[in-house]
Amino acid sequence: MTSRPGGRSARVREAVLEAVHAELTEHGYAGMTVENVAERAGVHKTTVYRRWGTVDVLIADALDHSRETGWPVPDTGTVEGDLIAIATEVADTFADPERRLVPIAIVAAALQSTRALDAKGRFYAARHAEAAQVVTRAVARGELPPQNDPVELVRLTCAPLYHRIFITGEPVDRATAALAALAALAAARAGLL
Amino acid sequence: MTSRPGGRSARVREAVLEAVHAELTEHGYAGMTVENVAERAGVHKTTVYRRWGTVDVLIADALDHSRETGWPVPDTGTVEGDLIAIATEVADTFADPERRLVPIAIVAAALQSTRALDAKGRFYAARHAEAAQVVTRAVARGELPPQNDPVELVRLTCAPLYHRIFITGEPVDRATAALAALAALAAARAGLL
DNA sequence: ACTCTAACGCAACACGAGTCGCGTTAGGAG
DNA sequence: CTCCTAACGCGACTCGTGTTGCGTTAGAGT
Repeated sequence: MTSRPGGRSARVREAVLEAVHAELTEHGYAGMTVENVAERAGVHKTTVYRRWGTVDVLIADALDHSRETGWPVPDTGTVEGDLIAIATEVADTFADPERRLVPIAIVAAALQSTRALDAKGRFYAARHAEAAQVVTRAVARGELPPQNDPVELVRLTCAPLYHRIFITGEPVDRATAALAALAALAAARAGLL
Repeated sequence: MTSRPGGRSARVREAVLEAVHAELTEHGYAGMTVENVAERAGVHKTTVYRRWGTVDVLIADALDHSRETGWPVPDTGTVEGDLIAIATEVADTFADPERRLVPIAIVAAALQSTRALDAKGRFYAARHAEAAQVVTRAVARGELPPQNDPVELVRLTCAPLYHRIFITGEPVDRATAALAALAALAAARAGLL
C-alpha cells in the first residue's frame, strides 16, 4: 500500500495535464504559471507544487503522457511522398499560432530542467522511430540503398525546419518543407547516411 | 543634449555586457540573474534594471554588441573543405561545456522575449551571410551550379547540428559535422537550392 | 571654469512565487 | 462496513525579484 494510482490521484493528474496543454496554447511558455495551471485544473496550488514542483516538470510529465497516444504514419506509396507528408505536418504545426506554442514550450522547458530534457529526448526518439517506418518500407521496395539509417533520414528531413524556427527565425511554409524532404533524400540516395 | 554615449555610460555598458558573458559561461541561462550581473560588473542593480530590465534584454544587447566584431571565414580551397570547417566549428563550440552555454542561452532568451528573438535573427543572418562567401567562391570556381542560394547551403549545413542539440539531444561530434556538410552539398549539387 | 542634467548609487518598499504546518478527505485493505 | 493513510485543501509565512523616490556624480555644452 505505498501508492494509490487509481481514483483521485489519476483524476487530478489528468485534469492538471490537460490544464497544462490549455494554458500552453493560450499564454505560451513565458506566460505559464503553476498557479494558473492549478486553478484551471480546479486543484489547489500546493498540490501541483508537491507533485510536480515547477512548470518544466509539468511540461515534461505532459510530454511523457502524450507519448502514450499513437501517431499516424503517412503511407503515400513513395518515400518522397511520405517524407514530404512528414515535413508538411511539421510545417503546418508551426504555421498554427496556437499549436506551435506546444513544441516551442517543450524546447524552452528542456533548456531549463534536466527532467524536461529527458522527456523531450524520449518524445522525439519515439516519434522519429515511428516515422522511420516510411524509410524501412522504401528500402524494402528498393527505392533506397539499404545502407541508409532510417531514423537519420527522418531527422535530416526535419532538421532544416526546426533550424528555421529556433535558430534563424525564418517562416516555415509547405514549400520549404518539401524542399527539406528532397534535400534529405538527395543525401540518402548518395548513400551518405 | 538628449543622450550621452561617451564616458561613464559606455564604460558601464562594456562592464555589464562582459559580466553577462562571464555569468553565462559560468552558470548558464537558468542560473543567470540581473543582480549577479550587476554585482560582477561593479554596478548597482537598479542601473541594470533601468537600462535593460530583464535577463533576456541583457543577452540581446550582448548579442548585438558581439555582432560588431568580425568572424574569420574559412578558405581551404574547396567548398567541401570550407563547409566542413564551418560545421566543425559549430560542433566544437557545442562540445565545449562552457562555450556551448552561450548559444544555448541565446536560443533560450529568444524564446522568452521579442527583443532577444530579433537580436538572434540579426546575429545568425549576419553570420550566415558571411559564411556564404565560401559558396559564392565555389560557384565562381565552377564547383557548384550557379542557381544555388549561397546562404541556404550554409543553413542546410548547420541545420542537422542544431537539430541534434536542441531537438533530439544527441551528441554532436566532428564526424556528424562532416556528414552534415556532405549531405548539404549533395542537395546543392542536385540543384535543389 | 561654470552650469545643467542624464545617468548612477542607495535604501526602503511592494509583490508574487514557492514553502510549511495542520486539518480534512477519499479510496484501498482487511 | 470499518480503519488507516496517502493525497489534497487551506491559510499563513518566507524570501527573492523587481520597483520607487531621492540624493549624488560625472560629463557634455558654453
